[in-house]
Amino acid sequence: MAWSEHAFEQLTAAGHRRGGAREAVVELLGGQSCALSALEIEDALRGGRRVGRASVYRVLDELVALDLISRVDVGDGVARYEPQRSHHHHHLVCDGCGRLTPFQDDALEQAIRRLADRVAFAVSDHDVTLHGSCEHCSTG
Amino acid sequence: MAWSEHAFEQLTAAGHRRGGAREAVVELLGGQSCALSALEIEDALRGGRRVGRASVYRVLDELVALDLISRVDVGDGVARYEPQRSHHHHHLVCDGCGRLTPFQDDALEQAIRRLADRVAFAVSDHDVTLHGSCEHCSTG
DNA sequence: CTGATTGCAAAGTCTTTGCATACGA
DNA sequence: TCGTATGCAAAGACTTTGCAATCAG
Repeated sequence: MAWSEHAFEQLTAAGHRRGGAREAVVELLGGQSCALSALEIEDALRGGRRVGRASVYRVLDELVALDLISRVDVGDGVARYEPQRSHHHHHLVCDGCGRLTPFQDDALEQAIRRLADRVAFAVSDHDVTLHGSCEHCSTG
Repeated sequence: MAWSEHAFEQLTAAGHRRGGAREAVVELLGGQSCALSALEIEDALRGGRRVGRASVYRVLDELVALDLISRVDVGDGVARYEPQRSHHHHHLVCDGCGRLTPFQDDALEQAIRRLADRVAFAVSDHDVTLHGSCEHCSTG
């Protein structure tokens, strides 16, 4: 099942109606492969159904609360959000141009899983961010 | 050698003078074991040599540029900074109370080192954040 | 002496809140 | 119909910038 379908179900189950802003944001996120900031979402929706900034933030909050998206913070002071899927990824951040590149690594996930079992802490989620220079910025 | 000594040397080498604000911030950071936000630093310095908010941010910028501290972003919208030491740590963040707990894990570091060698990207730094509930917040 | 450094206050971003209107069920 | 959802504008939180006074070398 597509992520956005699942999201709508969960939203309904949580007692939320399917208003225009909610629908637009969920559908946009469902079509993304990497993280978007609230402002990027607002911009992306400028063409279609125009959604107010406050609504974008409100919808994102609901989705985070229902664990349907996760918030990613790569250190540039902007919060980004992406659908929570089974095989999740992490991010390479180019400190030169700011671009995000997703990656997956099973060894890393395993190390984190083991670590999570060992700490006195109920771990529910994790983030890994690698900083550096992308090919383009290293050369230039 | 203590981190703060090293930091002062690097700052001097980079052509910076040893002004009051710079000195106060570096010494405070040198005595910390975990990350502090700019506002926490300003507060901590309220007792001794009072340092302006802008100066705190400016000093932090310089230290980040010289790679003497690293910026940590755990997803609450506040930037935190901590001395860059040889055996660095990462953070557990309690989403309930917001408290940070440092941890170290060699298997994790190794997985990241291997990954860094594999990607088309010059990796210079990395961050790992585990989210969840601390013992206190899980019970309450 | 001379330019770097500092603090204050103002300006900027990103995010949240208040409130009246519009809309979904 | 009734309460949720929405958009706008105002308020907030954190960070950066402009500028005159101060300080280090």
